Amino acid sequence: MLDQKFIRENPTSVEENLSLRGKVFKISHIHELTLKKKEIDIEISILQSESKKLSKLIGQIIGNSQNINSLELDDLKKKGNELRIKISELEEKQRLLDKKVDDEIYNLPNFPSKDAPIGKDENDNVLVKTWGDPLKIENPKSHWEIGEGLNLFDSIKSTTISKSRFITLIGDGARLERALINFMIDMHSKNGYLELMPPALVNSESLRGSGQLPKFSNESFKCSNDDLWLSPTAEVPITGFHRNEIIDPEQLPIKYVAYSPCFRREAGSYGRDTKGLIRLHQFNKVELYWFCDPTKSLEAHKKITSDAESILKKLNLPYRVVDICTGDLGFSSSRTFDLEVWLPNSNCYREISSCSNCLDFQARRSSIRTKIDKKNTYLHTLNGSGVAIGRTMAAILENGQQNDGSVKIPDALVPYFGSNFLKTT
RNA sequence: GGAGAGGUGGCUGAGUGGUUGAAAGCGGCUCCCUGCUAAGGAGUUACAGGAGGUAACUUUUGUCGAGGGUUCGAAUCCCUCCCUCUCCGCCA
Repeated sequence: MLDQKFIRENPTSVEENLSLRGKVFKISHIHELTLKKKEIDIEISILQSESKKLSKLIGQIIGNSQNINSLELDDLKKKGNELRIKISELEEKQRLLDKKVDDEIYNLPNFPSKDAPIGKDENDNVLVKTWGDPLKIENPKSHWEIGEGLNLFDSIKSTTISKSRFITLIGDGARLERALINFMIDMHSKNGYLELMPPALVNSESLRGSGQLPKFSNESFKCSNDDLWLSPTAEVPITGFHRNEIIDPEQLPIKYVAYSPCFRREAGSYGRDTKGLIRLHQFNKVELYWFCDPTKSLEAHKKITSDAESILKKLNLPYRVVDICTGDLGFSSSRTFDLEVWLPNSNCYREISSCSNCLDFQARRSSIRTKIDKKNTYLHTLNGSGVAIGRTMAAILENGQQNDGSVKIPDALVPYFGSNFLKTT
């Protein structure tokens, strides 16, 4: 969420900044609303002060004098009653205004960073670096051919259980999934991250706090009987973990690693990636998250990205890093580096991690602050996949495929998985 | 799910309509005493927001689980919700 005071004072620069996202943002009406709101706030505060003094006076009169002049008292009470009515009328106005402002302001995305490349869509994203050599072989098999062939998962039966875009992992497939989760969490834990295993169901306030609501209610599954949603990413519960807190600056940065299942409706992506492990309604992810001093989030962003990269390096999976352009940035992010892993069958790099600096955008929505020079200040939040498990499995299957139909397991994973190859049994 | 009890400042805990943002104790901070430590003494100490000031600060509002209501005035009375605890039921 953007700062209301900033909107009040700099309406044109707000519009200019947001327009870098490639859409026109008109905020003049929000600007007016916030000004009006301010006026009413001040007015209410003055009347409340009067009313408070009056009540004290009445209390004093009743307490001190034996012979109460009831006429005078009634007069004061009447005056108080009038004040009360005036105040409650203004408060009603204030409530309406608040709601209007909130409706608008919660739908505004974060400002893109000045450092983010300016562009319209993903075609304008900027390559930062590549790591490893993309595997080039004759007729590489897709990971779903390999996976279904080795009986690692079954998509047809999963449709029977649920619907399309769900997967059931079987035998070594399930074991590989667990191995990947453990491997990643262990690595990040050694790197100073504290492990969390958060709830998979989150309430509306948590989704609002991290930016998924109100705008993207279509993209999450909702439980119809409760104010609970299936969490689309661990970013949501982790942000919620510190909602309404003022965190001691000595504790910063707080770094969490969390494994969680993630649930997404994937509305609007009909027909895309219908096969395999790339785009599922339910997938596993290990997430990295920082709560950090607002003056240090730029460095933190580099660090969280390289922490995510270290997983792909250890697994020896070729990848590249892409600087997301202003038009392609996520709602809450001011700057994002995507990690994209090489998939030989698709003959392209696919997103496997997204590392974002949200600055104080989520912190303001969630009211998470720290003390700077004794003043309460919103801190900065950063998140990054470290990394998506299903897509990692896809990458291992495609990059590790051998001529004999087996798949080589990356060395670093062998202690977790228990053998060097996936083979038909 | 049923029945009951409860939610007050950093903590413990008083407070059932009035000058109460809240007694007392613990803790914290400052000073005094003391060679040091312990003990003792004096004072001080909630939080959040707004406005003004470069600032020390001044001023104002809100806050006793949350939100409504009654009242000139609510921690205190009424309603709704949330949470915690105990017992019963159910359950991994």
